[in-house]
Amino acid sequence: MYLESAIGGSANKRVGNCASCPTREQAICSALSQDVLAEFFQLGRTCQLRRGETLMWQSDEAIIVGNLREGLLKLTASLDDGREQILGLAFPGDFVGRPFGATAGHCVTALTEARLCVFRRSAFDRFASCHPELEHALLLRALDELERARRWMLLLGRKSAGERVATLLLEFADRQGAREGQRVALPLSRQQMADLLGLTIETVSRKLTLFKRHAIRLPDLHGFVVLDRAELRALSGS
Amino acid sequence: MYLESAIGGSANKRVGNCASCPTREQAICSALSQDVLAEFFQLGRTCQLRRGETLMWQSDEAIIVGNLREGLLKLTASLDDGREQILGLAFPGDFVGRPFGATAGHCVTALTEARLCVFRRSAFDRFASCHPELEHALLLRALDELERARRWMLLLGRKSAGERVATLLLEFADRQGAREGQRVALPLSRQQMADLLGLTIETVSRKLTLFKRHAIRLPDLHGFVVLDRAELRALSGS
DNA sequence: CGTGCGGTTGATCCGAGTCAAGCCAAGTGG
DNA sequence: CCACTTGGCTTGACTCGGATCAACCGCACG
Repeated sequence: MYLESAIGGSANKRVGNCASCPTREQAICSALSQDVLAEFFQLGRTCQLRRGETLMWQSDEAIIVGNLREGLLKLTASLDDGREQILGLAFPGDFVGRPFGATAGHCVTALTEARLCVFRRSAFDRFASCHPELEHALLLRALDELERARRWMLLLGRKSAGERVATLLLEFADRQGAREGQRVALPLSRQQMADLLGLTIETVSRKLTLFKRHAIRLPDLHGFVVLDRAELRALSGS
Repeated sequence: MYLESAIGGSANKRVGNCASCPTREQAICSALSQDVLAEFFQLGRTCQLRRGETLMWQSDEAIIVGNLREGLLKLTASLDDGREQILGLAFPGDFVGRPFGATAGHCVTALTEARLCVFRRSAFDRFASCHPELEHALLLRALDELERARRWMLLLGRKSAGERVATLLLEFADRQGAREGQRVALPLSRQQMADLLGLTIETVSRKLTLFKRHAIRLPDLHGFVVLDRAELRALSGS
């Protein structure tokens, strides 16, 4: 099974420190003292994923937990007949997996080359249980994720196709702190956008070309420019 | 503003102990020692809500946190034009509000008479921060809620109306551990079911009458009987 | 030079929303 | 006691947004 190879496989250099942690991981790092931090990362091994590789499956026992260091992951759930919904994205610094639980209930798959630091769940749980600073940091993240997921529920349950697409564009623009006129990277295929928004690829495409009139420009696939933020905000249904 | 009256109002008996805690609250209670528990509940005041009363609003500062002791609450988010989505329900023992955060991002409203124990957020945060057992318990709950929310995202994003309704019925049947033939209480109006499922009231009604053929019986509003669990499961799209 | 893949566009279909009427049970007031 | 209202629910007719099916475009790559 893949998970084991992920832990025991060839990419098993130990992670020494945290000097290169990007954005959100900083929170974890700064919450822990240097020694504890070193001890923590001693528990894990780095693991490389190629674009499209899956770290864990929906119905797997949750035997590993990971901290993403580079790349982009998607968390997905699917119905038997193949319909798929993206539940969230993981950016560098995010944790994936299900600490203190039997199953994760979702797949984790790499959207780009990715490097992460994986932990056996048993070891992770034990370590976390006796390091309250770490648990505190995990709690903050979990609460954040929960809020994000709930905001998305409003989108999936009540927004129209156009509003969904506009919301997604705004979210990426905001996350990258882009001003009007600047190009925003959109590291998702149309299919992935559709899976995130609960739509089909055709609908996403149509709405994008519709918005091309005023609100945005599409210089290339995988990038866009906000021309009229106010309009885009209006289109997003707040 | 209502929140203040909720804290300082007339229903301000202190909660002495936890002997009567139902189900899930037990987890919190058993995680804390007797003294700590007593100290914890000293921080809060009981607060009564009538059916339909709102404890906090979507855009409120998150100044209180509460632990539900009796009744049923809904967490909701709305769009400007009134479209509403129920993000989750809170049962006795559940926490509501947003510890360690600026805003909750959702409303909390009573669906029935409800009694809860509310805390000023600042006090709650401070107390939690120096009681790791409590934070651990909160973490477990947050992770649970997150998983529940994500499972619901699959429903909202990808399931058909019939599948949604069937899923909801099964969820209630399971939660109440009801066997085939037993009546299951459904403490939601059709409108609330619709808000939970991202549908309209008419569609919910139609699907229910459709299922009345084989899978279920509807002895009254606010209750149903599962006649054919296998069929209902099939209808739910797994 | 074909071949495949991701994306766009068009035509058509269908599921769920909308609008409107009607039903039933629980008040309410004369 | 009965006439009337009210609110939650159901049902029907119709509409429309987004899914589906299919053709096509452009580009990378063998």
